[in-house]
Amino acid sequence: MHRTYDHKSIEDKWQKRWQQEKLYEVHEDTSKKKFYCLIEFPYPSGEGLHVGHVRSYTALDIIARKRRANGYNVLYPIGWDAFGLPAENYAIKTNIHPAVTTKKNTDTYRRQLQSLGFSFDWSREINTTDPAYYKWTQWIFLQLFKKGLAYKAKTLVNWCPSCKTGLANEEVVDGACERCGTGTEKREREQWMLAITKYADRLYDDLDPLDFWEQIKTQQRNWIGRNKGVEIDFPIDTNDTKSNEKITVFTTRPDTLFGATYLVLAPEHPILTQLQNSISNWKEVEGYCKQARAQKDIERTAQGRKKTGIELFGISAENPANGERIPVWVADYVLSQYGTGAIMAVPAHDVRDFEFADIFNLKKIMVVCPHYPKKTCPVLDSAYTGDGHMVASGDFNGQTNAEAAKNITAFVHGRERVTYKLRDWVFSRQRYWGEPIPIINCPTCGFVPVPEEQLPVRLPMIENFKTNDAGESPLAGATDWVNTTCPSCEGLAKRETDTMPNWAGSSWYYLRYTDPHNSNTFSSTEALAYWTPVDWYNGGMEHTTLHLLYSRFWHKFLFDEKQVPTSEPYAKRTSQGLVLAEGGAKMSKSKGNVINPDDMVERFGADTLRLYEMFMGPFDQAIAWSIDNMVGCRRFIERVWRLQEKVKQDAILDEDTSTLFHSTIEKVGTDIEQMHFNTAISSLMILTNHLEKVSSIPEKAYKDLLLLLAPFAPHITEELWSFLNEKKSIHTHPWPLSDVHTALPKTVTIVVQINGKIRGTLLLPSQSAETAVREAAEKNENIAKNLNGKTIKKIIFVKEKLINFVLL
RNA sequence: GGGCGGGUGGUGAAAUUGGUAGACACGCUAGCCUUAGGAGCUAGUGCAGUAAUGCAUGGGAGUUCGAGUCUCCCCCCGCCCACCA
Repeated sequence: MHRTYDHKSIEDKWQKRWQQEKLYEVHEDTSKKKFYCLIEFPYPSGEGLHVGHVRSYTALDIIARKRRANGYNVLYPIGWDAFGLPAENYAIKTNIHPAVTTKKNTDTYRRQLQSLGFSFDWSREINTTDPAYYKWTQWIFLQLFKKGLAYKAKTLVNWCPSCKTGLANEEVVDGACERCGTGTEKREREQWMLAITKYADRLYDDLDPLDFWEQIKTQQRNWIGRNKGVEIDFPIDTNDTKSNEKITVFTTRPDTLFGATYLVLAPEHPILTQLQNSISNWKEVEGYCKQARAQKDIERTAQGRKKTGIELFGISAENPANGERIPVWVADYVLSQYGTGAIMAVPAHDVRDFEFADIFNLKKIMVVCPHYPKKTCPVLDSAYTGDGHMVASGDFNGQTNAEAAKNITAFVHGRERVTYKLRDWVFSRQRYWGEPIPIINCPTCGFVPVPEEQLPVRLPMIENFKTNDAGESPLAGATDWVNTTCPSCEGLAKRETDTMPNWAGSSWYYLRYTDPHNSNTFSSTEALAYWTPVDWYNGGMEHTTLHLLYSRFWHKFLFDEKQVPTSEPYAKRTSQGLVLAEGGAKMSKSKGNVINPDDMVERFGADTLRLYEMFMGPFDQAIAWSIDNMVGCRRFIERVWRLQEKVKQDAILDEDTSTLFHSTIEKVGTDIEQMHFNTAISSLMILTNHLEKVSSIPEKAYKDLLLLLAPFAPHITEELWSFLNEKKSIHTHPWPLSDVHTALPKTVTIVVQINGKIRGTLLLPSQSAETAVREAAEKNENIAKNLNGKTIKKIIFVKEKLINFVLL
């Protein structure tokens, strides 16, 4: 009977068998309730699988396995998000084609993932670089183009001088390129854009009913940055004549209008050139604007940077509230992309304006007074941004600032407006390793979509992967490919050489999983109707504002096009915490502190690694790696292994053990659903510790233990299961049932307190009434001693918990 | 500056509605066993104290019979965003 636990042979054996038996393949089955759980498919980097991947994938693997045991038809798919910069940068260095690198890396990842025993349906494996896949990425782009949601525009884009490519705002971190860390610049370029801002309101409002973790919703809302405010016109006076020009500002504080002592324009504001003849110091102004634009983002937004600006001589604006003439300035602290690119400055009530006014000696007027009632109010030492009552505001004096906001807006004919921080999505990349944008540039017809029957537009094989000096994609060098005929007029034309960003393929991949081999459509109506939406999606917090928002946008578009049956792609979204190196630093190749999952599987086994990653801390928290603690998980499964010697078919469970079993079944089930994996495992350890103390274990009970452990440690439980003459896999067996009554303990410990201090405990039958508990307490020696001669003022009794004697 | 998390033993951490703080695990200590191992078993392990007992959940106040949990003030750490009017 006794066999030693050899993780390597056991894990190899079962992984092969599961594959042969196609244990985890699923098909639509309308007789069963579906459950679609999804992890973010990995980018197959050269470094191989990260232990952070293992944490996320194990968590959903546990949930997938538990839901299968609950009778659900579970889809848990996997694939590769394989377009992207590292493979291309590697190609530039070594001249090895990205397709070759990608093939090699996906093979490594596949082997690694399979060695961990995840219950993926490998028959649905997808790859974003597969033409049969990106055909549909291109197809979706064409639908966006046909609806006017993909357009080409000359915009200031973030430019990385090292990667020689344009970057989305989201790829610029602290003014530097997310990938290589080089400071980015602003460049003007024709770029393909996607009009995500048209969906801003729906992306914002539709979050409410979703089962996303609250922090994820909040982050998306902040990113969309919806803000309600007012547009107000300020007429412009030139020195000579009254012109008809006006400057429109956006403000969220119309109540402070009487305190607006100057206007500020962004250096890019178009009215500057319109008014240049009236601006007497135009040369200096022009110089300032040029300088501001040339600055790198990192310089322009550096923290603690002193504000700069220049006054426009020769023109002034009129405050529409009181008719006063106020100066107009240009300063780079005003952003051209937000609001109207112009602000009314209220130094007394805005921290930035306060700072600016201090530097240039501009007037401050206090109009919202924190104390009431008052006729006047001195300017404070810093900007006052709170609420109060109006002063120095004409007819509006004495009103609360909330009332005044409405009234002043009406008085100056302000227009209510909603603004967003969200910008349209820069969708062009001057890169090779991405999906070609399926557009043909025709000198006579303009931008012509490639006819759908000609999709996919295949990425041609090239030899030089470098962006050329003009900043064009390497595809520009593939002249045979670039030169083509216009589908519309049949004249000579050129293909678009920009490619898509790697967010493209990941914006819809979860749809392809539902029907991955379909060549007529990206997925059949039936498959989509059955599987969508994704029921549970887990991934990194770092993707909350990028990938998650982009894919919600694409999905909503496809919903509007009647291509998908739901308006949201994901019903539930959760996130795992980071896995850090020992000591708490981030894992990185350069620091040499990366833990390779292969080593862990080799030394401890996949089951131990999985358990360890789930046990070591709360799932949503960052966790530092610890080899020492992994040993504890290995010991735990070895103890379960050794318990097999105690299994006797005719053994009978005593009452305590039976109670513990049922409460453990309860706890493990609910803990898994709440992602409290650490406490689920701890309760299994408690059960195991207890079983070590009983003389023999009934086979049925041991099987229940294995069933509870199976989602966490699928291999060892399958092996032990097979020892019990079970022919079918443990992973096809239903989840054990708990009996609520048996789960309730027969006796409970009651705490006895005197004046709130613990003076003893009593072991009493559960459900004992107050009188019985009091009687027992008073018989207790220590309690009696403490109560002796004292008057009881009050008794607090909490059933099943405590009795507290409050003495005078 | 804004948003969101956190702060509990030597360590990772537990703790329904306020009700035995430290479950579970690592480490450590002592003992046992041995085919000497990255093994197993038994007992112990918040701090102080021989003990009774006292003190302990970042700090301070408060509410309560009773606070890790609720309220107020303050300090510190992490992540994300940030001259967004």
